[in-house]
Amino acid sequence: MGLAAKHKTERSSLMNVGRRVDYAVRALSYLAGQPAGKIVSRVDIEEKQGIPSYYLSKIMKDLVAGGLVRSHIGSKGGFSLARAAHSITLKEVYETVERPLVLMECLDKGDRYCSYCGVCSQKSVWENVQNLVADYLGKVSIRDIADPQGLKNRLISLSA
Amino acid sequence: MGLAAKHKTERSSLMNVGRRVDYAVRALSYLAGQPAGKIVSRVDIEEKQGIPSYYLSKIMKDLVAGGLVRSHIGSKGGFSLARAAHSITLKEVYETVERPLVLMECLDKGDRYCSYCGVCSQKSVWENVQNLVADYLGKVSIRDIADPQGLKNRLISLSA
DNA sequence: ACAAAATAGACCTTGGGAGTCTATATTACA
DNA sequence: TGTAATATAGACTCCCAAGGTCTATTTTGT
Repeated sequence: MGLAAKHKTERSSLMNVGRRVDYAVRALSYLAGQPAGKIVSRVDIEEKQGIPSYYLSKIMKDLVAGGLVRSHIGSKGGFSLARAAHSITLKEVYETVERPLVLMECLDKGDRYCSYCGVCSQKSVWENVQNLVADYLGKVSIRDIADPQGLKNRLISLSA
Repeated sequence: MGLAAKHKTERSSLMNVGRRVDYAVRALSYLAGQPAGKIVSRVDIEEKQGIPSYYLSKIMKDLVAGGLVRSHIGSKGGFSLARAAHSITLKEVYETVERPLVLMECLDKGDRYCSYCGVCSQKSVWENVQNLVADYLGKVSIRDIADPQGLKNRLISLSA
């Protein structure tokens, strides 16, 4: 057990957006708020955005692999957006960091998943919900929620 | 280990609607398809709707407690809708059988859950998504997806 | 050379989702 | 009156994904 501040883990449940997405969005909003080309380290993001230390390493890896973020190894290294902030949608972030946005397995796998798929009366309902969500998230970009200062600083400014 | 057919359990994940809801909807659609006042046993529903045996006991308990379903104990007992099918919405079903429809804890608990709530730039996004979903599910009723025959029979008729 | 980074991946913990089964109370009906 | 068929209540298991922590290695700027 090291020195890092332990984070109380609150479990998420069905039909919930998980922490990975939350943290990914926080990281990206922070990057989106920086001057173009500015490189920010993982530790910096974690501190400014109140993310448990180390946790971002896994998330940033996904974001890099997904082409949303560029990484810079070595001293003075860190991360920067790989694309214009307005072109990165929350749907993309979600799917990069979590998985395809699917509300029920059957919507994805059809009757390979559930044999009643063809006669299911509720399938279209969840399909519609899924489309609503996907469409909306596809229209919100990281630029829309850019956060130059980071949550911590903004909280401080607020109480001043 | 008894004689009951074991069900392969597929795990559900974040932003997924769980089995409880699926099964609850199946049960209710079946009840909604019956002649008014008809009483149907748990076992019958499970069989007709392809639900793992016994599993409905827990779900029906919730539906009864929530006032969506009336139960009838004893021989020839079973379940029937407690209200008109058109008045039972999927939102209600979801919340009766699972929990309040909340996409992120902070939307419910505010800064008791996350201290950055007041300065969070993404909060409103999830709030909007949540409202979209809730509004839509609040407009779909069990009558809309009533299933008099049950999935199993409909599958059979189809292949005939 | 040295320090500061990302990268990769191991590792732990926990609780909830899913499923199964049993003991008890209740009721219809022969 | 007795018996079978029910719901009710709740115990119990299994398992894994979500969340979190840490370390060894590689890369690079100064």
